[in-house]
Amino acid sequence: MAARGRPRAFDREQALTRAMEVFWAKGLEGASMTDLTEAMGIGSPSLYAAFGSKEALFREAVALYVSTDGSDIWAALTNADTAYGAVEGFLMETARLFSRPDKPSGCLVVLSALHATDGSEAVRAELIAKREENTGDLARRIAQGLASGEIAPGVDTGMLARFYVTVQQGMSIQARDGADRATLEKIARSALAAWGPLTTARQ
Amino acid sequence: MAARGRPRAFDREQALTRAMEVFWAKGLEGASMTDLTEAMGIGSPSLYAAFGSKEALFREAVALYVSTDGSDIWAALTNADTAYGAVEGFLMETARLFSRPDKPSGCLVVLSALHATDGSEAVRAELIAKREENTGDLARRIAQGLASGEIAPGVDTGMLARFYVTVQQGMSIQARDGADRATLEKIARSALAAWGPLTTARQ
DNA sequence: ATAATATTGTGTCGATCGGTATATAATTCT
DNA sequence: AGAATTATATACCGATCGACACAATATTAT
Repeated sequence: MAARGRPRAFDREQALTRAMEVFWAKGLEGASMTDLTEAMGIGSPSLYAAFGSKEALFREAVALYVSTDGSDIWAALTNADTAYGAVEGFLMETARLFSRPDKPSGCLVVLSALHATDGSEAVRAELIAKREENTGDLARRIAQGLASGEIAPGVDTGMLARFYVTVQQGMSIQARDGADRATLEKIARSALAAWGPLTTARQ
Repeated sequence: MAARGRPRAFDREQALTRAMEVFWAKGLEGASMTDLTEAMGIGSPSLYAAFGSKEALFREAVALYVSTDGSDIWAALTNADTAYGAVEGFLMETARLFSRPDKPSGCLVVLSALHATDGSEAVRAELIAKREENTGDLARRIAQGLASGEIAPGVDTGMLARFYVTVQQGMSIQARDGADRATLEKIARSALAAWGPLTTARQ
């Protein structure tokens, strides 16, 4: 059963991808409707008919980012054999993805709605929740390392996860400032140097 | 010789401080003229007469921040006896200043102009340069530790500085997300745990 | 064919953006 | 006292903001 009425003249998924890149590069408030419609190649009525509003479009853009680029970063948590390997893979994948020349640098979830302004409070809260969710995922993976004996008893796995997430968030800033992949990888290696001291004895 | 003409009815320094706090909390583009004039308690003609433009006001706000709050953070570099002490003081002061309940959380220099948009490109470049300048200051202090024998030969002091600056920039995000002083201090301690491995052997 | 449904392009809405013109008020210089 | 100078308050500028009305167009259902 095909859709009734005049068919959509643009590819919704492709237009959403373009919108995601605009939000990624300019942020939620920095991306104007003109920026979006020009990048998506459609008129504003088509945007509103297909996505509802600028804020709803942003939510879909975030969901797309999380399920694609974001997914690559956090996939390392399930692919590695050890907790250390999970953190290492997570940071190395971050270094790679934050410095691709064909995409905006840094992380959309971290950079696109940092400030508390008038109408964007709900969206900002959702992004904060997403960041906390990621921290929780990393903490659970690290806790497995504590259960398996890889990490010494008494180590605060939640704080350990928060530390590495903090480094990754700093890497978003560094990437925005122009840091290349090699530099980001060196930052990641520096953070990984703390793994031994942080996991062998109670802090 | 007193100033001719009608005297200014507001305290310029005090108004600038209010403007700094608005930019700090909302960012350069997120802070509207209405936000600024209301916080400063003046009309827009007074603002333009005293500061020239919104962008010029922002530059003065950044300069004020750097010479006050920012100065407290980087003073640790000259106050400490060792390179380690300098980094420790720098991060601990960061944890304290990023979490004061009476001020916006995180760092104005890091958070207030992250995205590359239309007219703010010049200001953004200046903030990036300021961040690099800070990284250079830290690198020079760490290099003294290498010269004094505190740090093993062959260690890349520039990368070491960049790593700790990255952690501090991540702490700006964490502070914005609601992390309290104790949490920020634990993050700082985690980063300091890497000092031994990073300074005792060539990386 | 005709009705019903849905998208598109054009034009524009009220609100807000950063920034000023103008007139009045308050001070110093002569 | 009067002229010159500077700041303030009110009102408003054109441009842009996110969002939408409307009519024309293109499709499916009957």
